[in-house]
Amino acid sequence: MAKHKPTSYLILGLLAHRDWTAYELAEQLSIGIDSLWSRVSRQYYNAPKRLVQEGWAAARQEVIAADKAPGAGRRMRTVYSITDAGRAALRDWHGTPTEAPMLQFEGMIRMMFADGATIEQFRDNLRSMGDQARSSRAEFVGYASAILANPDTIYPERRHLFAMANVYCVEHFRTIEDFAAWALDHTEAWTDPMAAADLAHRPEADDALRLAIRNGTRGS
Amino acid sequence: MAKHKPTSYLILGLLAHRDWTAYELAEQLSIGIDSLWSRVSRQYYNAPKRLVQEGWAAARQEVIAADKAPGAGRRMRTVYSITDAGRAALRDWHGTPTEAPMLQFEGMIRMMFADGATIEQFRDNLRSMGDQARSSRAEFVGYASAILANPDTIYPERRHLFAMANVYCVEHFRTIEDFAAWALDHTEAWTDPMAAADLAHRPEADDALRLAIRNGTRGS
DNA sequence: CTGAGTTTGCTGCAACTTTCAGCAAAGTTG
DNA sequence: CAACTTTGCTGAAAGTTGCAGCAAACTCAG
Repeated sequence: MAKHKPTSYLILGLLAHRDWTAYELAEQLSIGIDSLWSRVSRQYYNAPKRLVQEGWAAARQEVIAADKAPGAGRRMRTVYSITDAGRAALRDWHGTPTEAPMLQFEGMIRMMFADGATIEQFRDNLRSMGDQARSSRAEFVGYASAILANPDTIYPERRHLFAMANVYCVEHFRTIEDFAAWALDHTEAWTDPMAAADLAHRPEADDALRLAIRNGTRGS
Repeated sequence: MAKHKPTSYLILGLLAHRDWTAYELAEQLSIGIDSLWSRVSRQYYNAPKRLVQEGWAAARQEVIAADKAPGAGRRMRTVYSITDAGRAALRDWHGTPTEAPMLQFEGMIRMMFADGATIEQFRDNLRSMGDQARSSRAEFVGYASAILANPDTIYPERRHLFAMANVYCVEHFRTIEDFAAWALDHTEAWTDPMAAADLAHRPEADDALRLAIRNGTRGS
């Protein structure tokens, strides 16, 4: 059995609070948390099975809760619960070194390898970068308002921690928006992403580098 | 053959400029670009093979360049070059919709699921978040200085684009540093990440939520 | 000038993850 | 009560990761 990844601990973290069905786990993990640790939903069914193999969780088959059941003989579903070994694993995890955050930013790759793109495509890419970020930011503001308005949200005892993560997510998307706006402005005069032979000496390149150095050393 | 991912186009983007050996590709992709599109080095050997299968690149075996060779009979290596189909694929890519950026931030997950962590572990996590970000930021400032100082860096014709990506990377890591500093400060009075029964109504939770909303709606 | 370590340039393989189609039971709606 | 939607998953193929390992070339001390 290979070393466990954060997905495992994320699920253990949820199970530490209460039992969940596989479907509920898949649902929970694909909203909100998915901005900080995203996996496709298929994985949310694979991962708990590995926890069971490892002895960190137990699975049982159950019919849907009787209080919610209008008829008899409801279909079965899998319910997971954490074991003592699972709780120990979760504690151990907090003692191990953390991986550095990893970003996968296709838009930025497109920008860097804009050979063969038209200037319209180049600008569209920057615009859609900004738009995506704006709507993600709005989503997190929405979560924050909802949690603030209703103190008894789904994980009341983790509210203070989720609130902090929310602060980061808002800033993260804000940074992307600001970059996209700056980049559109900065490249306003360009007629082609790679046009002139002397592009290497475009003043904008040096301006950007100086900005990076200035911002990067500000306050340190 | 499944839909190609950015890794393929990233390699095509490099090949559009000149031929590369598999080893050189692996080297290039693992420095700098790796902050925006990270894959393990093994993948840098798998991916070009798929490009060849697809007809987007051609592979040939070559001995090391004669001008660099002190002796005869040097070992073979694989050299990739782009095909016309590859150039067309690269152009097509710029016309397709871009995926939203994806972040995988283990440190933030640890923060959210801090049940079972001690307050020291909780703070260490925030501190190492900040430290990692600080050193990554310094690395990008170093790149920027190097490119600024030496105008004939490895891709002179893409200098203006790399400079812009550098601006973003610096801001990204800065955002993480700022968050870590804020979070350490914000949680200064805590004695346990989950201690009191009334944590749900900790004033800090509401403060953070209001901050998220204020920051998230600022300027919009 | 030799042999011991280092760098170059990869490959093999097992485990994990993604992609995508699909299916059957329960619930909902016209 | 038939048709559609939602719930609650599974199968299978392909892509990715992580790690070990290997052989040719190079480099440097003795």
